[in-house]
Amino acid sequence: MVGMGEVTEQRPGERRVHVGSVGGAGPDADVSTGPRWLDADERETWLGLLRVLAKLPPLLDARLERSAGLTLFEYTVLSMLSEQDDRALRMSRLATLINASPSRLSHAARHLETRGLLVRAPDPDDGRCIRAVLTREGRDVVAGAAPDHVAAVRDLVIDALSPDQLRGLRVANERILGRIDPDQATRPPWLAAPEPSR
Amino acid sequence: MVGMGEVTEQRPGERRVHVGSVGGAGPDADVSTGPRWLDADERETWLGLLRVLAKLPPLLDARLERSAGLTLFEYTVLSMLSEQDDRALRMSRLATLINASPSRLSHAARHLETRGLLVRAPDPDDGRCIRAVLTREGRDVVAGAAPDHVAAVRDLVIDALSPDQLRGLRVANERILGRIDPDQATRPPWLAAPEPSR
DNA sequence: CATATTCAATTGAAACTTCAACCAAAGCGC
DNA sequence: GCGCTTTGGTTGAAGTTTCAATTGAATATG
Repeated sequence: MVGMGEVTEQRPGERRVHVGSVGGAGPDADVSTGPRWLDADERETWLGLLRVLAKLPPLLDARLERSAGLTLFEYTVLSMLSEQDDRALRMSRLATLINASPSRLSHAARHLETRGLLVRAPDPDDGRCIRAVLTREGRDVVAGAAPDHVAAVRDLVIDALSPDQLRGLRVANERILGRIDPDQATRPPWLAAPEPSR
Repeated sequence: MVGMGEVTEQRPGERRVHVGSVGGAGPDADVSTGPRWLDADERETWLGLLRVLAKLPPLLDARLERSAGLTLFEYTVLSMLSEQDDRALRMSRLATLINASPSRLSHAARHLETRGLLVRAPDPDDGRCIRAVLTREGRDVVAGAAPDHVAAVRDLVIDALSPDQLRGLRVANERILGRIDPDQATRPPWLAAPEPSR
């Protein structure tokens, strides 16, 4: 899908352009401004990534919702809190850690708060900040959800790959992240990996 | 994020569970029913994939919207149509090709139709089906959007990887897809790859 | 032939996400 | 202290996506 564009040989009289499809601008492509289209391998790689992007999250979402009544996003919130020593995080920090917009997190937090899974309290150190704190119920819920979720991740991703393939995936993703998120703000410092990329 | 769960050694009196956090399940983990938690490498791999999943589509979306006034999803629809010899596809086929629900495609098609980028007509061969057909304007729009989009994909993904890394990503995604989408329904037959996986 | 089932596609409502506007507390210059 | 800007967070509205229900056509069944 998402044709990476190619131009099929554009014979003199034919004028077939096939936009999304393969061909670029014909034999005279990218003389100066022409973009470099994707070749067949690159295209397949890209389409594969798109397919994973499209299919994986909904699957995990559905499984979580069924087994624990939680969205993948909600689970992520609770899980991230549960990993903190004091089971609390400032909203802004939490948002960056889980790649969420402040707004999205705020809405979700309100929802989770009404369900009693977390509470929000002003931060004593900085009146602007608000600390989200996991409640006991929240801890129990995420603890109950975790095994099944981990099993799903293992089932769909980790165990599908050999150690080499796993490494390949990790390296590729790290390289990509270097492009799309150069400062790696989302990367929690408490796991600053030894730079295995490149 | 999304703690993969681990149980920190649960000493008799302490009862600290640390659901999402890293730690392995302590020495006594998964004796029988216990799930196999992710080790540090697996966890980093998984979190990396999640970060890519969270960041890449919005970036491409934003760039496309700015440069061409199209959503990534809309672009995908138009692009897929443009790759067909007759610039047309049945709605249901189109939906599976681009990993969309029929409903989502239907809403988007209505939108695109009002903008004059495609038209829908009943399929002569099967009265139940409807063919979406790219208009000339639609072709022009997607043709105009393609170069910049391809450049973005190249910039953020393809060119970030060495040939080996590219191959690694492709293989990993294909293996994962084998799990999450066993019958590969989304894979267009006109590109049945020679099974490079495994 | 009548009826039932399945399939293609649409529709409207509910849920979610994004976006822009907003408020309050901090920090800064004076 | 008094303005001004920045930062943290919330809110409501607008736009998307999903979900369940519906329509109509084709196919199967009696």
